[in-house]
Amino acid sequence: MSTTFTPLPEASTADLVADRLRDAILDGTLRPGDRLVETDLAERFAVSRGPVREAIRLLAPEGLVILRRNRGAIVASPTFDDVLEVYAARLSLGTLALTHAVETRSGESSRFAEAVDLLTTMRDDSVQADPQAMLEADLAFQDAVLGLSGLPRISTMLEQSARDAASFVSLLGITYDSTDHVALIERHERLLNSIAAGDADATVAAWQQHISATVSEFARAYGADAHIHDHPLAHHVLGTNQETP
Amino acid sequence: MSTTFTPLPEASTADLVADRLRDAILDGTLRPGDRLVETDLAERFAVSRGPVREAIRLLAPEGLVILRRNRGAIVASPTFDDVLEVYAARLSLGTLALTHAVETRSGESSRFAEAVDLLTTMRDDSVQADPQAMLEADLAFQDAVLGLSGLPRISTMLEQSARDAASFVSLLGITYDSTDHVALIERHERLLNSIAAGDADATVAAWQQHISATVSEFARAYGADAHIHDHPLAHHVLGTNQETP
DNA sequence: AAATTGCAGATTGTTGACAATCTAGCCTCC
DNA sequence: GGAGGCTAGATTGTCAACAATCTGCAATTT
Repeated sequence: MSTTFTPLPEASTADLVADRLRDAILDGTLRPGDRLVETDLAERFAVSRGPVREAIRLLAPEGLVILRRNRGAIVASPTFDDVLEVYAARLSLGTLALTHAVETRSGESSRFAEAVDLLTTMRDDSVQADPQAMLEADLAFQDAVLGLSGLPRISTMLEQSARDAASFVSLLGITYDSTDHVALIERHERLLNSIAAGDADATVAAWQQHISATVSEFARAYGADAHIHDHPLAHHVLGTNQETP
Repeated sequence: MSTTFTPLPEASTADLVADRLRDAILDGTLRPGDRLVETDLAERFAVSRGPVREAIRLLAPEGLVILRRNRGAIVASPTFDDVLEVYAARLSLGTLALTHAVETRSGESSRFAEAVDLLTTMRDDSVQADPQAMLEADLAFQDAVLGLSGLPRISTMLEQSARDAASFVSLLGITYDSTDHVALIERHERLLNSIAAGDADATVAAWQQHISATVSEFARAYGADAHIHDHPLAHHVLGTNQETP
């Protein structure tokens, strides 16, 4: 395998602790409003408070926890407005990234094959049976596709927004298995095909439709379906591609 | 004054150290590639390594320093591609924010007056004589205007990109006083007026023109003027509003 | 002489202890 | 009876010492 002599992961203790905490927040072990007490966590992970403290401060800019001076950190409680904002940003930056990807013909790169592989993963029955795995595969696919742009800073922003999205799924108590997997995979296929075809307009349209469908899903699960259209941002993220019944 | 009973600043030691370091990087005291040695800095600021370490890690996600595991931190060295990427994101998200601001009639809010004040600051001769002060006033104005959207997350992203822009100015060795202050202030006035008038199209156009002019300025200072149009992103950030001679 | 190995100094990573701050409950005093 | 002050416990903020790692140079080998 070509992965044998790949650069070492080299995660610091703080990184490892941050990973554990992130997982705990994203799988619902830690719930919004829960306190993160440095002493407790240090004892549980069998490390000192230093790395734990660093890990918590690593999660703060990711939006997963809120720091309050001299009062410790709590798990964030995002609102539906946050969802709309993040997806509005995601729509906007994603359109930029995908347009750039198509224009530079990134559809021919080896990284394109990676995205195809990740989509195959999502088709796997055992993955579909596990909401957590499905969520991870979905976001990995989106990161891969958007990463085709070859724009490191914008890709980083988009990966950040993907993490935000992941946190919303669990923090807002949305179960991923309620999603229509077939429709999701179909949207992803459409995205890949239009990139491969070098059709910028179709790619952007596919992306807009994906965002729109995802936000609709959120709105339904969140129970805000009725008055979502009142929100000024809603018309941006839902666009004109709504799957009207 | 309404600012008298505003929440206290409450900056931790780490925050204060981070502020000093940020200033040092932005005013050129620390140059790209310079090492940030925890021991040295701790001694200079007369604190222990803990807060210094935390401060350095605070600057990393801001893009000002690069962390290398077990090898300390160095001041970042952004490339011209970074400039284009950041401004492409800024164009994209700013358009979103401003559209939203106009649609929700934020032009009538008290925060609008704040932006007007900041523009007045920029007209001050003593400010214009100080490149550092001028840069700060410019970015404060832009943050204020974009903050009119009332979208906290997107505003945060835009403030981040403004800090990126500020770091480019100094890290790339661009002197802010070479800018045509009159043209800059005029662009800002156009932006404010179109927001006040509630004209979304004019606002977006003014923003695009501002980004385009700024990037052109960067390109000129950076000496990449000749082949900038070859870059696939350039056509996005420069748009069709170029001030052609 | 070129390449490799081993060492010494410098620097980061981690730890446990101490100081400062906050929270909540009780008490006092009007 | 309620407002304000006080105290105890818990928790975060800071520090200095120790351990692990890296860098550059010199010694060694071929």
